[in-house]
This record gives sequence, C-alpha cells and structure tokens, in this order.
Amino acid sequence: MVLDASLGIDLNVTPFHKTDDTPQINDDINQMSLENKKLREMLTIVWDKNNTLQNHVNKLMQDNDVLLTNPNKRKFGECEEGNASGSTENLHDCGSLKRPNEGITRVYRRIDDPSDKNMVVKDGYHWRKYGQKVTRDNPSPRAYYKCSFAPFCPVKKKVQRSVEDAHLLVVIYEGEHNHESLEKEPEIHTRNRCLNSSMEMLKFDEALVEQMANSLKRNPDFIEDLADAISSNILEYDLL
DNA sequence: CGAATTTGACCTGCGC
DNA sequence: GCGCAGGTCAAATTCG
Repeated sequence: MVLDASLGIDLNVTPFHKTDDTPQINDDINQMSLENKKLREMLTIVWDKNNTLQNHVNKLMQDNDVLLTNPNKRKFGECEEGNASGSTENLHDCGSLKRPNEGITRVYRRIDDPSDKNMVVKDGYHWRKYGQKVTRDNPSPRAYYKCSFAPFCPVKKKVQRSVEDAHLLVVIYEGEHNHESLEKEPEIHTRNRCLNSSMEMLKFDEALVEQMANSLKRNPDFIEDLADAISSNILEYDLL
C-alpha cells in the first residue's frame, strides 16, 4: 500500500487471505482489526511528521525573512529596495557581487495555470516585448520587455517561469521609472513594504512555502532522510 | 493600417 | 582566439 506516492513510501502490508475454516475466520477478523488499528496509527505518525516538517519549513522561511529585512546584514551588491514598479527584491539571490545591483528588483508572481504560455504580469505600467530567449538553467523561455515610454524611460523587465515551481513567474525589473504608473490597478506587492492586505501576504507566503517544499522534495538526501525517519518509527512501533 | 509580438540573427562579455 | 550564454536588434508576422 502506497501512502504517499510523492514520497515513495510503501508500507507493504501483508495481504489478508480468507479461508473456509470457520474458527480460522474469527482469528482472521481479529487480525484484520489489529492491522487496521496499526495502519490508522501509522497514518497518524506520518501525518504528525508531515506537520512537524511543515512547521520546520515555516520556521526556515521566517528566519530567511529576518535576514532579508534586517538592513544591518546587507552587504555590497545585495538587494536594494526596489523602485521600478514599487516593488522590492525578495527570496533567493540578491544579485551577484560582479556588479552593484542597484535598481534591480526580483518579484515572484503566482499564476493559476502553469501551461499558460502568456506571461503577462500586470504591474500598472505598459511594456513592449522586444525579445524572448530560452536560457540554459530553465527550459521555459525568458521574455524581455522595455517600458513603452522608452527611450524616455530606461526601465526593462525580464519575465520567466520559475524552474522550481511552474506556478510562479519570476519578474526581474532593471532601472527606475521616471514617470507615473499608467494604470490605477494595484502595483505588484512586495515582501518588505508593499503587501497592503493580509490576504495578499498570505498568498505570497503560500507561494514561497510551496516553492521551498518542492525544492525539498526534489532533494534526494531529504527524501532519503524522511524515508529513514518514517521507517525507523514504524520499526519501533512494530517492536512494541 | 498601425501597433504589438515573434523569432532568427547578431552583439557582447566571460571563461578556458 | 574560440565557444558559449545572455541580451538586443530588426524584419516578418499577427492582431485589433
């Protein structure tokens, strides 16, 4: 019996064989009840472990936030507060040390349909697409946009689906708009200062947690450790 | 018909 | 110098 296909856990419960022997039937029914009880408790254990892991992931996310929002921990080349679209840098690399990362802002947007090839990100500005390229580290194409006010406005943006999570669009803004937003629709909300409502903050957190969980699931060491932990727990239970 | 998008070619920077 | 990868250009195509 596979409890969780994504984790590849197979509890391998011995099949129950019915016989014609009447006294044997009662024994078998008792045995089945025992096995059902065992299974239920195993499920509880797995569920508990899942909750523990999820709490751990949440804690890691909080620690990460502290690092990103504490200005004293910033170094040269680290993320500047965003301004291209009223947004800021967030999770992941805050830029290499090769060049100052001023005016470079990375934003994650959640999309409902990962198969949707339309990577339009509404951020209140009007953009003109001038190129598209498939990059080495990501099979989904990266789209290049210039602000439609170019060359008056030097801002560019790159939009690419996250390699970690197809539901996430990674938007990289370069430069600073020297004009007002064209539309009155909400700007992209940011981790540090622009998440206006708690609802949007929740959605943002959900996306980040999901991305991190996906990364953990893809990590063979993590899966191996998890399988070890669960199997040792089951063995301990059987020995009782 | 004009604006926006697509897409192959070209340019540039970097590592070897 | 060469090859690779990312970024940009511009002609062709699509769309409203």
